Amino acid sequence: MVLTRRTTGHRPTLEDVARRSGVSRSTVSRVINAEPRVSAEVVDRVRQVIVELGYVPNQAARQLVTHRTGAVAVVAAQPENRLFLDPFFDLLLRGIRRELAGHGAQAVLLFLDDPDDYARVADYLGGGHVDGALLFSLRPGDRLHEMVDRIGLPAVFGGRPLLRDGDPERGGQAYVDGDNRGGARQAVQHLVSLGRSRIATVTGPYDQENSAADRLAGYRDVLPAASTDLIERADYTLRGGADAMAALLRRQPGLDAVFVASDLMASGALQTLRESGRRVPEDVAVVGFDDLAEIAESTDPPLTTVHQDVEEMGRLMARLLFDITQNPGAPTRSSVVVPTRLVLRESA
Amino acid sequence: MVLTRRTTGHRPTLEDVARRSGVSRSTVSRVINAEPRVSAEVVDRVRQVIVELGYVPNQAARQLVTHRTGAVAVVAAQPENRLFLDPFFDLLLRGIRRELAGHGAQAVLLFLDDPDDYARVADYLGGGHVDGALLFSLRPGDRLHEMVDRIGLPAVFGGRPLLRDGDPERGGQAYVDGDNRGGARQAVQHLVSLGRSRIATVTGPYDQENSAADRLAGYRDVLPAASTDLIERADYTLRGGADAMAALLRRQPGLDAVFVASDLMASGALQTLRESGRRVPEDVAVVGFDDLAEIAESTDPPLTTVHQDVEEMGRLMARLLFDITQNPGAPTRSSVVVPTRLVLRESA
DNA sequence: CTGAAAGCGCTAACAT
DNA sequence: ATGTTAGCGCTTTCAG
Repeated sequence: MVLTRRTTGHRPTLEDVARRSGVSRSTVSRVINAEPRVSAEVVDRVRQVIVELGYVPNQAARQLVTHRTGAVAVVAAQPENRLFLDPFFDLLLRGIRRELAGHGAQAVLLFLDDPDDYARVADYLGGGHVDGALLFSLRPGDRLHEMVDRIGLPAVFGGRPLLRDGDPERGGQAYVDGDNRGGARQAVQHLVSLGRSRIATVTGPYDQENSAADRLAGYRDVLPAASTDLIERADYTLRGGADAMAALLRRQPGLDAVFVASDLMASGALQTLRESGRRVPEDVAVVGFDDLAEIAESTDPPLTTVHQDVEEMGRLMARLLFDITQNPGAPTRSSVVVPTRLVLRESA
Repeated sequence: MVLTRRTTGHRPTLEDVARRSGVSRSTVSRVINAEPRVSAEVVDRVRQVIVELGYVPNQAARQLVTHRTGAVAVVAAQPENRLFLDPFFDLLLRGIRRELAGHGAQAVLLFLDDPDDYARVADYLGGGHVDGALLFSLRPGDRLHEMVDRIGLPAVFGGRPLLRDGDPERGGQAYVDGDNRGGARQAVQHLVSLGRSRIATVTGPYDQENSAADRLAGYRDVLPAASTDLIERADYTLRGGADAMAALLRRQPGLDAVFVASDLMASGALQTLRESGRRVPEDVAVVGFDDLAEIAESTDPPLTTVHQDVEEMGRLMARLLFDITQNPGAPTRSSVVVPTRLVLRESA
């Protein structure tokens, strides 16, 4: 067996390239970094030697002096094993990767799973492996916030951080979020405009997630006098949506519309409504939230829902991060809220 | 607004810690690296100063001399946007992360999406950001193989690389794979032992993926004389499985068993069988492959299928990588094949 | 058990 | 347009 280990001996350095091309290290460095004032002739010669030697710049050495890495961390606190199977996250990530790639930066994903992971990730983030971080913390008061704060790494959060009593105000922390409250308002207003009068809502875990809290707030904006009988909390799962719908029906058999705070839950709610013999939208109009194609287009009937441009949110996070790293002094334009729009299908 | 920028001024260095503790840089370095011969007293003092100053070692500087980063890349060529939603990959990744974490290494994920990504990822991998890489290339003859070969980075592949005509033999490339062929054999033998005589198979895209080719080979091992009428190729999707089953039924209405090369496809096949009025397993016995809990446990009837310990495969990949990095000279124990076992439920 | 000195591979003024 | 000179922040002999 032929061993074609390239690792043999020592990897060529700038010095080697310089010697072999008959120029100085600085010149080679200039060629590598595509600096303008180098004669075309020299550029060619050096380039050729680089190929001959299979030279690859040592990033550690470069980082040490430039303080730049060309990499951006995307950190996801991943409770249980969810999230990774989440189409929302998939889309968001695509947006992030695309925008980052446009800037020539490499996205590197880190997951926070076990409690022990926090220390290692903190070391990684603090160790200068990346120029900044895009963070998703799903738990309120997650250590993640405190962590990047302490490390002093430029960072942008996905989703407005949910503060709990006693948490310090995170003055400077930038985030990108969808317009959950405005979107919920659109949804409920649409139901009102349809002439519905007994409009219920299935909410997400509003004590745990801002998105859920904001969507409920949007409902209340439009229906400040709604009875608590019309509000049922669930957990953003299919099953939860189905059960919540059943509970609402029990309490308020006469309801004629429901705003369900996620498509997945709406899909469950639709099932319950069908089983209860109600027609959608004739008897009960249903509006969801998220507009995940996989779900909203294939429910029966197809779901009217609030659309968020998730890929764009990803891009924005990346863009915001670059803004921050590029002028570190400037007053942090910290929050970006991405508008939503109602997509009409057949459920309302 | 109070700006609590930690980034102010310069980050403390080893030098700063040394001065403030009244010892030399070397000593501080020893404390940080937990080297034995340092007096307990000094250790305490230095540790305290480290905390006071909020000192974090600069990894670039460290890497420059040690040639180690403590990070391992997990690279996934992600055709379309699949894979990210794949429970198989999710499990594999968990195994990888756990094993890596056990060695104190940080897993960083990189995705290959656009064609442009290859160059950037190659730079990243070659730039010394990581100590090694675990790679998943889903396309035959993917550039990924050639890439790591050239870079000379320790690497382990997930899944046996599929060589195409003209591809060079990848002598030294390590990989971890499930025992696709053996698993398929178990599945088909089980059907035979049930007394079934007209056993068909729905295969994966065997010209594109080794797993599919191997599973078909396993079927042929047991039934070398099977008519090609009993073999129908599909694409590992639900729809594909359903359609393939329909085609088989058309050609061989009397078949009494089918080995379907993935659970997802089997789920589709089950649907087709039901629609055709056949009972499972009475009329047609069905065996799947993968044993993905989400699918296999919730089909009707629950699926008898070939189980792979996917998380373990992930761990093995990581372990194999450490073997390689730890003695770079040794003859590469390059392949590990993880055994499978048949899980009996109700479909066969 | 601790310190002094050298150097990892690169970039960035500063000269020329 | 190119070369010279200093470091970047750390580890690692080698002395003591």
